[in-house]
Amino acid sequence: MARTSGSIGTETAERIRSAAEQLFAARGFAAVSMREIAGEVGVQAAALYNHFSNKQALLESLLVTHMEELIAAWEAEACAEEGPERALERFARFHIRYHVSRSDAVFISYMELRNLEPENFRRVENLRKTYEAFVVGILEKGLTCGEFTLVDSRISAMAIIAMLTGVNTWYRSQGRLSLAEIEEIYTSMVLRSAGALPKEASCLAAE
Amino acid sequence: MARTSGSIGTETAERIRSAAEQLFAARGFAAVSMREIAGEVGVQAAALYNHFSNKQALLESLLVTHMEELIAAWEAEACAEEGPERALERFARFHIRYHVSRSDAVFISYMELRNLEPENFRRVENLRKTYEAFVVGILEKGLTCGEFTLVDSRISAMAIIAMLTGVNTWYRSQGRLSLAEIEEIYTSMVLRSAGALPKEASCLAAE
DNA sequence: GTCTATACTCGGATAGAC
DNA sequence: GTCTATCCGAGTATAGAC
Repeated sequence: MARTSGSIGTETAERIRSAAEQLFAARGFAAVSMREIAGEVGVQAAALYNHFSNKQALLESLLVTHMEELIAAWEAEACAEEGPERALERFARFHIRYHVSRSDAVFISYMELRNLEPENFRRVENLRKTYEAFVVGILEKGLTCGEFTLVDSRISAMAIIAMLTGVNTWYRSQGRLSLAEIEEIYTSMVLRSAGALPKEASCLAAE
Repeated sequence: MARTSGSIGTETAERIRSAAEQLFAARGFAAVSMREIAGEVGVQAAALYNHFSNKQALLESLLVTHMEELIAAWEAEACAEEGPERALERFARFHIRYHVSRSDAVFISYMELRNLEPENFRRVENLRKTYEAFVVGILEKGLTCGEFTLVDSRISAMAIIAMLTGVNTWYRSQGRLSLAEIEEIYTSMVLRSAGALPKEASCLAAE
């Protein structure tokens, strides 16, 4: 996804990004050295600088790309004609599935925000707000047409996203419950928290 | 609160803990140096080692004490005779208020878990499980007596805690809404997500 | 585009005087 | 209990050969 800050090789750059993503997620940006990343890729530390101008640019690349891909993925999945309740259900399922499948990138995006230099931080924050606005939009539509009962759509959007993202902190694929079951539980909790009619849980069985 | 790992002075130790808490919260455990902490306290770096055996022990002290105090605070606030719905409401309000008031410690407790050595990690994890068990207990009581509608009390407990803790990521005391208003919104969302009867929102106006 | 070699800075932690 | 001085390892990043 470009953003390689002055370089050419896309092949090696991708391997660097992938190694950095894993290492940053496991031990944190500050605790991981360029030497370590290079070692994982199989090159010398100096070679990384052919692909990313410095460690900060590497982090920025990971966070920006993650947010751009997340937004693009939802835009591809969203369905404009859908009613708010179905839309919120679709979002909840999407968010859980996407976040669980990209847990390293998600983790970094929450944990390493503070290690971004101001300009990079603003860029990522704007992308995050774009994503949050999707939920706000759904909730407001639901408020207008009376399907939801909410005091404040922005607060509720944050609350719902926090709840859904929380799955990542404990989900393990070997766990007690399948992802489908977890999706089901969270979807019903999200819909109820938004004040959607509980009886509408019938349509949950659709997907 | 003890845990000073071989030292005496409680006065200086507390100032070290306080400085470390602020710095770790602002920039992360790995990115903060012992010299920096010492500078904030107004002593030389070597003096820190009279109070904490090393940097790891300092982090452990912060996380363990935070969890112990959190648990003690809830135990002091919980009310055994209360019904599940009122208990869940009380918990939601408590959790938000406590977490907002101790945001640095809360932030560190989530962000720096991975920087704990295995034994310290286990100790903190056990305390965290103890806290989560409070919510599981409330939910199960509510399930038994039919006040709540849930598929899985453990998952729902995690979801509720994640939602509530999320307040810390965006709350600012100068913000658009007062803490009381935020508390109100979250309480109603939590109760609804647990399947409590929406009409019972009447009792929310009590506090 | 990658290598080796290195400049330069800063980290945690300890020794021993006071 | 705090200080000064210091050890030693590790960090990012660059220079220049190939």
